Amino acid sequence: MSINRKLSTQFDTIASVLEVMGANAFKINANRRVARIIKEYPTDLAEFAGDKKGLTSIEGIGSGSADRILEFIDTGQINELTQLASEIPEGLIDLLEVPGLGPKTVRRFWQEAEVTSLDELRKAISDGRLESLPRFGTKKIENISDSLAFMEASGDRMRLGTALPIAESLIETLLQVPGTRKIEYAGSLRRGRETIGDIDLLAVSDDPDALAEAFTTGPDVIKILAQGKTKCSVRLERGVQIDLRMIEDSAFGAALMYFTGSKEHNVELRERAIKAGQRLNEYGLFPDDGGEGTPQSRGIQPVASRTEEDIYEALELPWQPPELREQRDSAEDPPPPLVTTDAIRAELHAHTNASDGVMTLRELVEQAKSRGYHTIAVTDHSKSSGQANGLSPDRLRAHIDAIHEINDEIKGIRVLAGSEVDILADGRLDYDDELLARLDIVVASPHAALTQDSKKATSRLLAAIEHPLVHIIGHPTGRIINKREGLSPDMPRLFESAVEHDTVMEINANPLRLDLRDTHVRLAVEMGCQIAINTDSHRPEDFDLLRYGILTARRGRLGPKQCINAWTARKLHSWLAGKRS
DNA sequence: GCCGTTTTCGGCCCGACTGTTTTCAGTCG
Repeated sequence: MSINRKLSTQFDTIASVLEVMGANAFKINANRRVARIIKEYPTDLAEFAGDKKGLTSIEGIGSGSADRILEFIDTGQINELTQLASEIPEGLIDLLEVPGLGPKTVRRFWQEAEVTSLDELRKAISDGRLESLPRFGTKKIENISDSLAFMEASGDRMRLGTALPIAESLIETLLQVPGTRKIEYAGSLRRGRETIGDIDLLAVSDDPDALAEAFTTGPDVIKILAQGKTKCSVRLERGVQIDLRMIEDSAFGAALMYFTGSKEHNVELRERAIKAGQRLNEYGLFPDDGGEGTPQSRGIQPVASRTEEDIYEALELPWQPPELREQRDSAEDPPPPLVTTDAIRAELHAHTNASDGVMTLRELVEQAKSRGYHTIAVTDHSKSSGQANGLSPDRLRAHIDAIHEINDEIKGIRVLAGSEVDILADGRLDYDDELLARLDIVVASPHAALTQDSKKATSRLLAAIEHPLVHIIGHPTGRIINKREGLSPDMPRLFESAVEHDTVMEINANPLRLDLRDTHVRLAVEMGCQIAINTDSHRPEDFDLLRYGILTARRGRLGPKQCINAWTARKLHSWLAGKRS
């Protein structure tokens, strides 16, 4: 396994410690940058052992960082970090994770209120210790308290985008174990929820003992929580819990259904079975003979058990896609047609290295073309997103020319000149109308002022939706899962206005965002709003994030007709142009 | 800490927002 992730964390921690200690901001930034470069570096940095020159040839990594990377490759640690870490209490770094708490505040908490951990912070809030600090009013303390509650509420579930690759990689490894016939993931992961509590795997194997052995002795396992004949449970690094259940192939469908849930969906199905004089459990759907004990233990043959489809059919119900097996969905409703990754033919929100992407314009277009798309929109950041190297009006004009040129040059795909233009706090857009009118597509997104109240957020977003030159509202709430709540506008009002003004709402497929979220999508779909599913790609591999957006869309019952990325080129281009006439 | 070259030091993004203040400090992107 690559050392990049661990190494990246080390540099991030160095930056955090320096931050709390009040070091030079540029030095802190440089360390953060190195951390990011390492995290995103495509190959294992361990390959640079002894090659300082190679390391420093990477932009952003200088002599000092190269030395520390080499030290880490050699010894597995960075001495400077060990030294730095001894200067401050360990728990302070956690405090930096609290939204709204920065290094200055954390330092003051430490030195003036003896707060050195999240627990201490909670105590300090309740015993009023913080109120005696200058410049700390009730509002501020209340905000911190809310942030803490938010962290606690969402902190122990991992994001879909973390869980799914872990599950897939583990399945791939375990399928190599001799005797293993199949493994699938179930649970909330299969339902595509935005966060996952633990990962459930179901396996069929001719040699369950060997599979269990391989599972519990995997390289990332830090604790075995359970190890039995049919179920093993382990904890991996980073607090991930994984359950492996070994079952008979003949009962695979029943087990998959049972462990996919949701609990509410299972209850509904079981009640239905009872009414029909049957019993449903994880081993199958059985005729209920009124006898004691489980039907399978008494040798009763199931009516259905091998596949999910068999069981739904036996219950006289339509098969339900896992994404729709939530409390708010009825098992009796035939599922609507749902959008699929294969249906997506256009990416309408992507960045190049003109702003904060890593792809050149050409690389972006080629990447989109290789995915079989008929359209790619180039939507770099606007000027107010200074952090993201947003384009000044002059740079945007030149960028538009470059995009038109490449559109003429590269055949087989339409390249749209666009912008991801900031929706400023008061609802104004970041470029004037004359410039916006020159663009083929305008994605308007909120990036700053993401804590403003609901009323302001609503009028802010309404202003963008109603703007005649805006096509799509990008990541409408600006939330970051487990990290930032984002805006809470009046969604029904937004969707109503979006329908009226023919403006499209985005599902940002980045698993950190998934914004709109599933519940919003469902509402938007019901209200007749058109939806875009965009990856917001900054790197070539970001195009693969599409599947998270698709899962979210499907949970919101979005079909291909209402998803503009699934439209034909003719229909899409005609709609885009229509907003300009 | 990194970079660039008008090169071995000086510059590195900075405006918007919030909560607190009464002119500003801290956080965020």
